[in-house]
Amino acid sequence: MTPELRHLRYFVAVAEHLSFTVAARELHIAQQSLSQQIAALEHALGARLFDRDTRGTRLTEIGRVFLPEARAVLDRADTALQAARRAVRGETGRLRLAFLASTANYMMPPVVRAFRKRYPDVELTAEAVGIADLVAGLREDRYDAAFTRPPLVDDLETEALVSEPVCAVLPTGHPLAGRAGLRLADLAAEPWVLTSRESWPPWHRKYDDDFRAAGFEPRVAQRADGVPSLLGLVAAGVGVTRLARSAHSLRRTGVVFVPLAGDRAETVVAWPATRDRQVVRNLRAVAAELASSIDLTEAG
Amino acid sequence: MTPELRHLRYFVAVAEHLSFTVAARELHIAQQSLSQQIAALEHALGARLFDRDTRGTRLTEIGRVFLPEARAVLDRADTALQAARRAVRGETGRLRLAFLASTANYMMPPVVRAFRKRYPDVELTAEAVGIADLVAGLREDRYDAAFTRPPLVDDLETEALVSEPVCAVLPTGHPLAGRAGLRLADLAAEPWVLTSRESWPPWHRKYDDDFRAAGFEPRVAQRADGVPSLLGLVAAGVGVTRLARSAHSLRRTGVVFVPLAGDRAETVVAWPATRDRQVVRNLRAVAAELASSIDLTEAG
DNA sequence: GGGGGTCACAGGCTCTGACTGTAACCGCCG
DNA sequence: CGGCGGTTACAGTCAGAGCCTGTGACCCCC
Repeated sequence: MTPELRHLRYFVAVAEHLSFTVAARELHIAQQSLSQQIAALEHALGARLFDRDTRGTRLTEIGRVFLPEARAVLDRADTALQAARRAVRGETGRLRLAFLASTANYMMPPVVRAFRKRYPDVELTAEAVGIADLVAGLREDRYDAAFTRPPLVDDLETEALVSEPVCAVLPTGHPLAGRAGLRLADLAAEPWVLTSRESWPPWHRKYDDDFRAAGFEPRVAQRADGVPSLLGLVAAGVGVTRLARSAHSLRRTGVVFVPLAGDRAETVVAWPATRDRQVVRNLRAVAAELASSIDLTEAG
Repeated sequence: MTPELRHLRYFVAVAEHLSFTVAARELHIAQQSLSQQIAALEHALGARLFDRDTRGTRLTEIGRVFLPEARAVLDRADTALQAARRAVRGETGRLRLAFLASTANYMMPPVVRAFRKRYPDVELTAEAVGIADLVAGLREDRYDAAFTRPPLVDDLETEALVSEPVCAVLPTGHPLAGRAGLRLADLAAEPWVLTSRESWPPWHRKYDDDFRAAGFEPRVAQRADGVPSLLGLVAAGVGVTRLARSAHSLRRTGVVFVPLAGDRAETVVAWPATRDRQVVRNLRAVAAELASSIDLTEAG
């Protein structure tokens, strides 16, 4: 018989109480069973661990040698089980996050701060990336989750976190800049600056649908990728564009944000559909709680 | 079910081979049993440790977290069992030795050296003491074993190691100093120096028997405890005495050792009869081997 | 389509780890 | 000195665990 953890537990209990009867009660087994288990352990070790008689129970010299050893084994086993269980609960391990550049300004700080506070032992990395890198990274297991805007692709799961108004972005002094609100159709005659079609086709398919529904096809004066570039072009008077309201924190001068009626933009958390990881579920919970308690889009 | 070491052993085996079939063969159990045991462990942990299909077996993330932990637990358990087994074999622990002062000069160096070489991890202490301290120390669990001369007392076990001639110790120039050998009766007319009767009554009972058998009662000129004192008094011409031959190494001048016919002194190892300890048995074996391979009494 | 290999399910068997009952021993008290 | 209380160990029993064998499900290859 090779000693098992159970034997060590029984041994330590007897050693601590110096009584089979009391130890058995603590262990919730019959005293006779405990006596047998200790006898088996002694047989396996080839030595008595206790001297016992009707007056009491005492550790032998070998028993005194073995007691700290047994405790150390039990402690180590406990540590191992805890490590596994913490990993199961997503409390340890790593989490590699990507933030779409246009969401990073308002999402990264509060999400990273809140997650680190809640799960201090998870190794978290976060980076702002373009949409193509973001999607490729999720698919190629370089990122575990990402904060981004839909639509994405079918093999990524998403969960909406935040919804915010979409605004027409006009150069300062534009005739429509003073309006409290606009409709997309109001901008039919304007020159437009938009991202390149190749930057993320699913978005452009949606843009096409939106413009069609508004009854016009935008005259694209110039294309540029990245929100800061678009804002710069608008400020320069090259054209108008359409962005989520939170983008207003990326440029302070030369542009005016006017809400577009009925148009809202979502920020979502995305993750690969094929990998179900607790640490990602934990992230989603933290992000959802965050989103429900403060207006993340105002925090940028 | 709380995981046992068996489960960890099974898990590590599968993780190392990435095959239930191969691991089962190594563990000498059926593959189906191994599959069940791993399933039980996964249930206990609440997570899959392996992804497996007909193409092969791979560790999951949780499995990767748990593998080094499981190995550490098994290693710690191994260390604990080894520690216990080494203690059982008397390879660790402590050994407190006493040497009767008159045997220390020739017994202590070789015995201590040999024992430490054979059992480097036993904490050995050794001290030269008088007979009363030696016996009291054995009885009061201050010494584990001792090297001494008989007779002792009934509650101490002894084992003879060495036998050597007993010699008449005469002052240089004594008329009998040139003899090759003497009988005790030859010294009937001499003044004697002996140890005090209280120093160790069992010895003096033996001395009384010896003198009676030789047909005289010694005229004790002076009593002193300790072999060096007796040698000094003999050298001073106060009287003669009788000592084991090995005592000759304790004083170089002023005394002559002449063998006494038919008289021999034993050196024994002694230990308490009530405590049977492997480390003491090991000591006895080392001492007996030493005694059989060299003349310890000449080594002084 | 058949063969080979892997892991999991199903059913069965042996033995273990628990149970209860009680024996053996010791100390204490009347 | 006998009875009582308390402790540990022995004895007999039983449910379930850990192993077994047989085989299913699935995949890959020829």
